[in-house]
Amino acid sequence: MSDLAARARTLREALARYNHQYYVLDAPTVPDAQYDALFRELQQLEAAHPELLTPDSPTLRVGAAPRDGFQEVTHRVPMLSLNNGFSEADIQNFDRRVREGLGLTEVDYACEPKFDGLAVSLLYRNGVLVEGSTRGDGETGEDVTANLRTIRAIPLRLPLADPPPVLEVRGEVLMLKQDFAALNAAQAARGEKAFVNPRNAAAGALRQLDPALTAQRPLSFFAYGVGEVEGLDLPPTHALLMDVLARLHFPVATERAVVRGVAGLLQYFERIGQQRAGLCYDIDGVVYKVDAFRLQQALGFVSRAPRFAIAHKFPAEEALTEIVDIDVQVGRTGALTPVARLKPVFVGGVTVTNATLHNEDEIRRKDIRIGDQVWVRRAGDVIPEVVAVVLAQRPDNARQFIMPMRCPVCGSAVTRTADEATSRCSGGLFCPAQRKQALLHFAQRRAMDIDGLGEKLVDQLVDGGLVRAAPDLYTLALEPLAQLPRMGMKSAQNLLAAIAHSRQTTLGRFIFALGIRNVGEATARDLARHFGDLPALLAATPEALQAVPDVGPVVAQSIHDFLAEPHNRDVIARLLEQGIHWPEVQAPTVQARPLAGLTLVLTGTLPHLSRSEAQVRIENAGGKVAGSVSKRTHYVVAGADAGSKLEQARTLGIQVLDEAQLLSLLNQETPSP
DNA sequence: GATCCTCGAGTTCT
DNA sequence: CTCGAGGATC
Repeated sequence: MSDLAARARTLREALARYNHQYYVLDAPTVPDAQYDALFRELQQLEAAHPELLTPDSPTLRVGAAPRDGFQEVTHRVPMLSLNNGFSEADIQNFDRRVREGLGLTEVDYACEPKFDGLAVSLLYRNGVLVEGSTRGDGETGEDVTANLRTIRAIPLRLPLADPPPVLEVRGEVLMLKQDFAALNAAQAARGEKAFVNPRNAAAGALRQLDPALTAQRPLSFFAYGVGEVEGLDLPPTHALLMDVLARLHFPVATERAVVRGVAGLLQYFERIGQQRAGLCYDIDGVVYKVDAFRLQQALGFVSRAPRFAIAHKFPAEEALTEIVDIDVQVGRTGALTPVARLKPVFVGGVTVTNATLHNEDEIRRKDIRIGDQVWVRRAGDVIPEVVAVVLAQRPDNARQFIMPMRCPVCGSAVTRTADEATSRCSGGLFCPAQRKQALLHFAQRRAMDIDGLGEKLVDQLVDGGLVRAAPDLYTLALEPLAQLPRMGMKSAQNLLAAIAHSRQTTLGRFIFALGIRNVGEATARDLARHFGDLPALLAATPEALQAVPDVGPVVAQSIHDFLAEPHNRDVIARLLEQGIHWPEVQAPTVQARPLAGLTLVLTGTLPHLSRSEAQVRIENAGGKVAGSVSKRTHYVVAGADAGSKLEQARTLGIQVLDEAQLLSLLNQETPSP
């Protein structure tokens, strides 16, 4: 190694050390000026000798070159969400389910504050931070590595002589209250707009395309767990894992604790609630996790959330405001939804002006009238909700809401069946509102994924008579499009490119995009998998449809009715004429589906297949992958370090397979008994 | 017939 | 995110 390389390395190590002392331990050991001098020396060295620049260099913290957009990142271990509890009863139920699931009388829980920030994943390969991503939908997020590198509290290199090949650390990016206040003061001094709350400020900073801008925002990070790990023995409990992360120089919440039983949980909640206002960051509750990883594994998951953890949320903030009016919105299926127009009110970190009232019955039940003073909160801290009316303050001229007899958009009759709470516009696709919603549904990301075709544009296209139904999108010409208001040549070209791009799709997305009542993303995929191609679906009788998993009489009838409608047939035919296509789905013959009707449970780490690969293969073979072992499980597939699921399989006398046996099962020609 | 779980649909704001 | 309904299971 040359002298220069050695010097660069010394500088990097010293800066990393000072950084950790300053930003994580809050105990600087050198004056700022000295830090700055070392930093500049390293910057100059790297500028003169670019080959000395490493991915863990602190100079990257001031921001790399701006980018065009963010790459997608697939999380190899999904980033799950937590179930929420609001009441003592919720927490008691949680504890009861945990105890029953484990067969224990008392359980130890690791508790920590629930940060109100953004979940991110940090991937360290051989001890160096190589990739950082947002949580996204839990399966895939965005690559924000350059932005995360600017956060001083995040180590760029693990302080280990012999780092593990892979360590994925998960945690929350947030802005400390004091930093937020200072940032807003600075914004105000410059005459710029203030941020609404620390969470939004942090979210905005993380999504900057120019990392140099992110670097100017004072972001912090706290770790709360790990994802993928290779070559590192994890301690047996969550609390000990947090200690390990702290030793690796990650900031972790100091308010964490291990408590016993539900009484301990409730005491902890009480204590943190009292400390809340004095904490240096915003929190929206606390998180409880079963402390022992062995027990966590035994409990497993229900759909997208772990059974071994719960978020105990503080009650949502409520605010008083006035119902100025009640409007009616028309949805894709013609559902008429009353929406309260509110006098703008700041609640739960944002200004709320609208709140859904769901349906007539709901309005009657809460006795909401136009002109009333009402309490408003953000349900689950997101969607505004009218909680209650202040009857004592009802003005004399308060008006009751009456569901219109005719659709406010198209004038068709409004109907309501006895068994449904919703009123519907009977206009069908004659109603512009329904046509617009159908188009938005068609274009949405999980359907045909036409980028840029949003509400405003759909309004213009439909109102301007350019588009009546989805097939018209594919015959749009550039000139008339470019003449729309607020639409230039460039945007028009982009839109046409996005539309053209959507021609290549999958059968499942296409079926979902059609907008058949009661057929969402999952059912559309099931239909695609079951029938394999479109003609088979078009020809299916209601009985044949019910053979598809999760399709019963109601859904089957919806599909049949939709496909029997000549207009819908015409739309499908025209879309195909416009060149919409998809790769052929594997023929769903009995031979190709050796696991049809079987339920398997995966446990432990398989030698070659990842868990998700194994799942995809099993599902492609017609099998189901369940989260926990029951007497309905046909096989348990066990790999290395298999946990209690394996034990349970043995107790219940369920056949256990290894990876090789699974593969031979997948390859066999006929269904297994 | 009761209960659990999953999916669909509608919704807000930035 | 939440609600409600449809489907599956016990």
